[in-house]
Amino acid sequence: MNFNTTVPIYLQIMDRIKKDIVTGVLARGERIDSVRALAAKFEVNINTMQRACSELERQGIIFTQRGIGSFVSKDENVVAALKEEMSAKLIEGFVGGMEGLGYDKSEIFKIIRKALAI
Amino acid sequence: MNFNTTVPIYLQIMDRIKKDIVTGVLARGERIDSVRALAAKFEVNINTMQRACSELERQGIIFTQRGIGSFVSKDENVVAALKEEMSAKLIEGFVGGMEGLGYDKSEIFKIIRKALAI
DNA sequence: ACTAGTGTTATATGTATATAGTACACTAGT
DNA sequence: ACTAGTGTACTATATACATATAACACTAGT
Repeated sequence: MNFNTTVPIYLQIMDRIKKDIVTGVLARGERIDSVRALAAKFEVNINTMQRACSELERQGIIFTQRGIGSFVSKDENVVAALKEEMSAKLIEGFVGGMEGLGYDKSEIFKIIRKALAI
Repeated sequence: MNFNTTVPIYLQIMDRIKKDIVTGVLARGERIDSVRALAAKFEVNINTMQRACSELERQGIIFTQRGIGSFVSKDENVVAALKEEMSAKLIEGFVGGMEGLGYDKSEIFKIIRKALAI
């Protein structure tokens, strides 16, 4: 995985795992790879991976059982809320950013329509 | 100015100044506030502000004259390219992010239309 | 009991960022 | 010449992040 140098790696990994949960790559209640395996997969130190996991647990997105492993939350509301929250953040960042550049809503609409080729 | 804790302050200040240039708040060739004044305005250390400025100069967006001050580039192509680059980055981040959440182009279109209330 | 595989914690090191404080180099106005 | 206001550079300190390395705590299977 390619990491952006300006944002902490553990946050980028969290984002990636959240996406996998939202898109169903990781199903509700499913066991995720061990911290050590994930650290190897993302080519990252165990401590960094551990930080990403404990932060995901703190946010209620995964839960862990010592000696056993970590699992995606079984709560479907958590997954739905996660998707909603992440898309809302993307929309706000995009619209707010474009407005900050001086585009009004109708211009933004035209630009995004062109970009999507619809 | 409120700073995001996850991204370096000097980058956020650079972004703010770029936006001011793109939107014409800072005109081509116009003199910008001194490093010390900007540091006070953004409530940031002089060294941090200096870093933002020297980086902006490195990118050709402003130029400085020792003992006199810093000025927005006079090149209109620079400003136009800056706007293009910044909006392209926003679009790519938004569309890429939404696709990463599992939305296809037509869904993204519907969502953004609703968000823009058009 | 033992072992392998889990999560978890701790110490030490290096780098990037932000700060405080000081000093230097240059320019314009007096 | 002097002074005030520019940009610029340096040292030192503190914090966050990422790494290497080691150890501890718990669980399941043998």
